Amino acid sequence: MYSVTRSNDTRTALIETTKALLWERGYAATSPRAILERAHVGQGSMYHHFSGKEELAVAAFERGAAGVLQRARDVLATDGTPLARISNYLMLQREILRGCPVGRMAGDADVLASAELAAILTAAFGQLRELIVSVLQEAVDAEELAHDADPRDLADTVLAVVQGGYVLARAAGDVAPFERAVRGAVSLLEVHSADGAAR
Amino acid sequence: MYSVTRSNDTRTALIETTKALLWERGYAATSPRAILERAHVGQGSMYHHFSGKEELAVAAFERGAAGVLQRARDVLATDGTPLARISNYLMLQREILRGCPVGRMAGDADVLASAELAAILTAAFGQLRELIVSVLQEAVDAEELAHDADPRDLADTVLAVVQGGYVLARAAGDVAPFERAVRGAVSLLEVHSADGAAR
DNA sequence: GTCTATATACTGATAGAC
DNA sequence: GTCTATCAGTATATAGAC
Repeated sequence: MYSVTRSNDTRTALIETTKALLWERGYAATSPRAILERAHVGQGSMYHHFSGKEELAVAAFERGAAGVLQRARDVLATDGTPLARISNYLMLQREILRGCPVGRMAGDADVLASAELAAILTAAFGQLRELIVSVLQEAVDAEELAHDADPRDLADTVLAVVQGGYVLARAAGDVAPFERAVRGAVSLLEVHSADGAAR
Repeated sequence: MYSVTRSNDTRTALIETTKALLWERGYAATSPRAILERAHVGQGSMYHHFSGKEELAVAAFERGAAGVLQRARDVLATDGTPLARISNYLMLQREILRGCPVGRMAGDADVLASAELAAILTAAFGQLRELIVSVLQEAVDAEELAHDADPRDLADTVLAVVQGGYVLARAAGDVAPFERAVRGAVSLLEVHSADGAAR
């Protein structure tokens, strides 16, 4: 049983190291060699635990996406009015200049070319969307948003502001564009809110 | 003079081919070999006209960014109310699943590591931002937006919705998320607009 | 289960003939 | 100005010892 324990440690080290490198460099630009060197593991171990780079990346990306989703669930499930929870999600503390561990994968052609990696990516945003749609629907039901507001449209607007904010911040080498984009979105939702009550 | 003419043709072919590959694959994943094969040019020609991959990419990215900016200027300078022009920009016909030729570069670590490529990227979004801030300021002056709306914040919100829309669409393998995000943003600006007049 | 050695193809760049 | 030949280095994967 010692071998099993040791195996799990090596396996976990490979996955965690790959998760970090996927975030830093993306999939195509992350080489098995870079993973092995950072994890202090020999070549053979990786090919013992995984069939190759893709299978390892799948395991790592699954963990990364699960972490992002958990963080979103936590902030969207706290107390406060529905719209306040959306604002909290938008203003969530993020490592902006590092980019989104999930969203960054959408720019990598090799990710979209891998059925498994693309499926994780699609599913992650699908679940994020569902969470946000649900909170926005609550906002409409509570008359925090106008009755004709479309929660499905607005959910993608919210997600896009965050994902686009990352892009603008990295392009500028500065978090300011992200912060402005989010502040602008929150102000639009708040006006919408004030208006919603009036109608 | 024949040699000069021929040189310009080869040079242009290299730049245009690189521009296409940067859009398709990004910078890191575009190899000199791929450029040369698609442009039907030998190895030596590239190193005659350019010092290497980076210098060629700079020339190609400059052209690509100029094209995107020109397109934005065209739609933002048409007639119509300021807010209508912003809506037109948001709803502009785009090759959504291909991604934004400018924005996609922000996800490429090698682009940010190149001083020249990063400068083009930063400048392109800086100029887009100026264009949009200016139209949003017109909207405030014309009382199409509330007097306390911040054109600088909202400009980044608009840019982020577009850039994030690309990310969501590629992640879903479907243009629908882009279209929902834009529709949501337009609806928020319109409500803001209706409200602006009332205040 | 882990390691080192090796294989094959590709990367970005240079050399030098024409 | 353009070409082919070549280089040292890396990417992904396999072989086989321990």
